[in-house]
Amino acid sequence: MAQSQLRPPTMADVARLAGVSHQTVSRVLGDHPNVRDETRAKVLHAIEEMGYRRNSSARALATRRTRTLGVVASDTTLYGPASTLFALEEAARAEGYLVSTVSLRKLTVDKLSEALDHLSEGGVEGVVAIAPQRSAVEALTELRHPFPVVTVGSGPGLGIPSVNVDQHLGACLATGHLLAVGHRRVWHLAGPEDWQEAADRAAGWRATLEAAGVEPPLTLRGDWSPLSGYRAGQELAGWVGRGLTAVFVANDQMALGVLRALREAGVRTPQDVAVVGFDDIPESEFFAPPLTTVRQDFSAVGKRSIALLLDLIEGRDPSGTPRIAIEPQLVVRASTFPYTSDQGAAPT
Amino acid sequence: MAQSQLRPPTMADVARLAGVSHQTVSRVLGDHPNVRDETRAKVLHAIEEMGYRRNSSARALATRRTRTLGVVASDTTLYGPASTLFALEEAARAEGYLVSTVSLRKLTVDKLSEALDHLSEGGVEGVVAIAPQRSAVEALTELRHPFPVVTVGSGPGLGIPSVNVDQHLGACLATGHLLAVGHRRVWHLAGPEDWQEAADRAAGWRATLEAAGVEPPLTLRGDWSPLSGYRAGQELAGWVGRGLTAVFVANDQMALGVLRALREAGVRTPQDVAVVGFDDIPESEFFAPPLTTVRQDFSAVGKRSIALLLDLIEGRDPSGTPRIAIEPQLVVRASTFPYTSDQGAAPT
DNA sequence: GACGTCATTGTGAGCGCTAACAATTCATGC
DNA sequence: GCATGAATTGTTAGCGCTCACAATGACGTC
Repeated sequence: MAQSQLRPPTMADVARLAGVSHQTVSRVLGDHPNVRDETRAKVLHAIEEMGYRRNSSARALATRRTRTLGVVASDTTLYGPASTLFALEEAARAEGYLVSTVSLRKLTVDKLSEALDHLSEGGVEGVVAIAPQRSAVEALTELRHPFPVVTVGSGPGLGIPSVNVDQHLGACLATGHLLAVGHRRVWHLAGPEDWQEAADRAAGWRATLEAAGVEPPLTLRGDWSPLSGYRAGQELAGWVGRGLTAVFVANDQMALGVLRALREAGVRTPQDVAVVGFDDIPESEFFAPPLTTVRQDFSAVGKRSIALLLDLIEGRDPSGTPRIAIEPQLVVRASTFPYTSDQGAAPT
Repeated sequence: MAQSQLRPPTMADVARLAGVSHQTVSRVLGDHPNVRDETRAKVLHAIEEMGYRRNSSARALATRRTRTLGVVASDTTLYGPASTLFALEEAARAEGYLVSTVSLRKLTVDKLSEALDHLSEGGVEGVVAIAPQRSAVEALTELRHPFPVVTVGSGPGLGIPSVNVDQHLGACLATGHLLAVGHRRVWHLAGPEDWQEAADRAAGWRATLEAAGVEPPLTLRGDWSPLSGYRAGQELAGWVGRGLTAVFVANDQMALGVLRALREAGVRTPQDVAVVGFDDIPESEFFAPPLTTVRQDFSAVGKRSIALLLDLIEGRDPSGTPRIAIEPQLVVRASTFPYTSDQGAAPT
């Protein structure tokens, strides 16, 4: 029970105490079938008594498996990346893997390269890159690394295995919904130019309008922040009465800014202008008014990404470049319906 | 340049190619001083040519250092934990350590214990536990683990090294501010009972009122979510006109719900009721109205935590149980001032 | 020219574990 | 009683690296 702190016990120590060979201890720990119950009990007892824990470095050296995966992420305080990160870790742990993370303030080629080096030094067997910015990810094709890499959120267009929520479809759902509830035209506040997801959402919006025979109005652009949404909202307010009745905003945080700007300009939502966001952050339901938006299944993204990465590590499925798409889901709330008498009712 | 994928090159392979011993390669990699420049160049060239990378497991085995730290966190999609996580990883990486994370959906004693086991299997040298719930953290004192642990956000009251933002002080700043701008009494919407930070904020609020000779009104309680804030806000609205003019809400997300409930009840903020939050999430500035709140320096928390943990790992400073407090900062916005004519101006 | 000193390089022994194989035990059938 | 084979256990040799120490060579000193 008590244990000298000088040096942690080794397998040999346990073996000596249990009166067996170190290999038998290894077998017990590895759940090997051919160990007599009596022997197993003796060993387990000795392990317990000494507080023995297997040395992971020695194990990794002998097996050539570290059972560690790496994740590179940026903007981890945003809801999307944070949710993805969480889902990845949970999925990896379920498979018995440890996850080492590198969080970048800003995703650039240099930083991404450094991050991969750092993870490589740490001996990861594979990496998931949450890399929504195009410029950085394109470099992934060039960068040398001794392990497979899966990208998340960088779109299916690159020569790298990837997992993505179908942003194009999400934008279609949002835009189509606005058309369906009676709007003639839908405006769009897009995300940063460099983000693949922003581009895909804009493309989906445009395609939906064109399919409906409507010419897309000019596109505004923000940087995902509420502030940029607020500024765009002020500009949008100027178009009210000149054909603007509905806006599809590329994320919920910008939608928050738009809502505030419209409110301050005396424009009512949804009576005068309907607004749809993207992401379904937990706060969306409590915006004024509660926001119609598009929900992404991050848990599915995490599971599929880890499964794909493990396939690549194990050398399974070497055919082509796998690309996985996850379907998003429209969540309808008050920002796209006229207010009725239940305006003051408790939120759902 | 080209490299057989069969087996990564070893130090011995590099040594052979460079015409030196493996030990010289090790010296070059370790920046040992006594290596001739010419030799160093030869070795570096060979390393480059073979695409050699040092095997971290073998290194860890020989040095008995994995250079990996663990972090246990929960609620990582919330702004506070996400920011802390980010700061920890950044600080650890600056010290040359890899960070392995375990994100829990809910922090219980069992899950915490499993998380520590998982990290232990991964060979971490120490762990930072972002553990704001009291019940779980108390168990940390009991749990056996072969490495030092530092807690963040669990308050200074436990027999474990800890780093905390001074929640009591933050609550004093918030409450004192409301008193200073003329409110006679301040109400409080507290966080979950089990959270140490919620308790500390409530205590700071209470102490400030008592120091001002005011009897604290009844305390409401929420669960950090906007929804719980909304419900509490509906209750608070009923007290308007009966002495309620100011509320200190224990976090920004609940404050968002309160603001909505008040608005829907026809109560104006801040003219009728002033509201202060806690956290300064990026959205607070865009609430209706922009929210006065208390900002926490997560970057400092991260740096101090890692520094403390490394001290413990290195066996420095074995005196007592270190406790580090970080000062928070009040951020004053429109939710605690009467609206003026600049109500429609662009936010700062 | 013998010797000490320093800088530079090489050698051997682990670090603690697993994998492959060898050895032992034990039950079974003839 | 003994061969046969399966179940169980032990032995040996690495995995790729760092550490401690030994060896080598260049240089200056007396």
